[in-house]
Amino acid sequence: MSPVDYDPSMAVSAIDNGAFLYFKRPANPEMLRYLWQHVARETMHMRVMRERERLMSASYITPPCGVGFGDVENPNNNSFVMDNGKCKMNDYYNEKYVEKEYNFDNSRMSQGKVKRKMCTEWTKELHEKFIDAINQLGDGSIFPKEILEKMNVPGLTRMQVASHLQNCRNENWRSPEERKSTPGANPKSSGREGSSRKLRRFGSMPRLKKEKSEDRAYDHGPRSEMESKATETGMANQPMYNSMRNEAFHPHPELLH
DNA sequence: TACGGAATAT
DNA sequence: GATATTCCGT
Repeated sequence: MSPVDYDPSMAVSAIDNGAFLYFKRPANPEMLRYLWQHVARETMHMRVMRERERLMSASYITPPCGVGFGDVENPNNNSFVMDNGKCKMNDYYNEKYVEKEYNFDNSRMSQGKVKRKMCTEWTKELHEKFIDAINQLGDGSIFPKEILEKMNVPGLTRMQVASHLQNCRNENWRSPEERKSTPGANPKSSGREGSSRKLRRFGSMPRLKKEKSEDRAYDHGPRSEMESKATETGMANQPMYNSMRNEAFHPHPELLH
């Protein structure tokens, strides 16, 4: 605000509309010190609130500030400690707007906002845990819930395991180290299996939805009578069915990272 | 209702 | 591109 257009009524109006401070230029040092104190205090407050939210969300993901992770409720549960966990700033601060929770008074504070869960980074160590779990499970139990239980990682969710399992089955996952060394490489097109039919790893349930004809890389051709029957009777949901149906059900060491 | 998996969103 | 979320099936 320059000395010429300084207007007391405008100052009142500005404060009413949420301004923290209204002052005449040039600003004196006292005023500036006051301003900076306010900024510092607000910043600290925001940090505290964010940290509180982070703990409330019971996620074990390490925030950008680099605090380690552990089981909040059981500090001694250090069965697995992610030493390299991190997430992107965008993810940490990302907020998703939820329309149905939009509130009547239209103020910013009351708009329903839901945080998208912070991204888990599947480090080599975490992935090893995942693979270990799968190897322990063996016949008939390679499902996200079982894997999650075997992994015993505080804060990790079944959804996250399911998502990772999906990527691993489709060979869409590379460790962060690998990604770093060959940033452009496509995990799907990396040599080994060549033109031969790919094996699906860790078993799979029969595909239930109609699929496009060109996208049958993992399929075993048209659904057999056995498969249709299995789906009808619910047998398809029984883990054992997978080993009957899928030759790649047992994870082969060669297929593992 | 809880879960799995594919598809889709972020 | 990696991961979370949604959708739809059992």
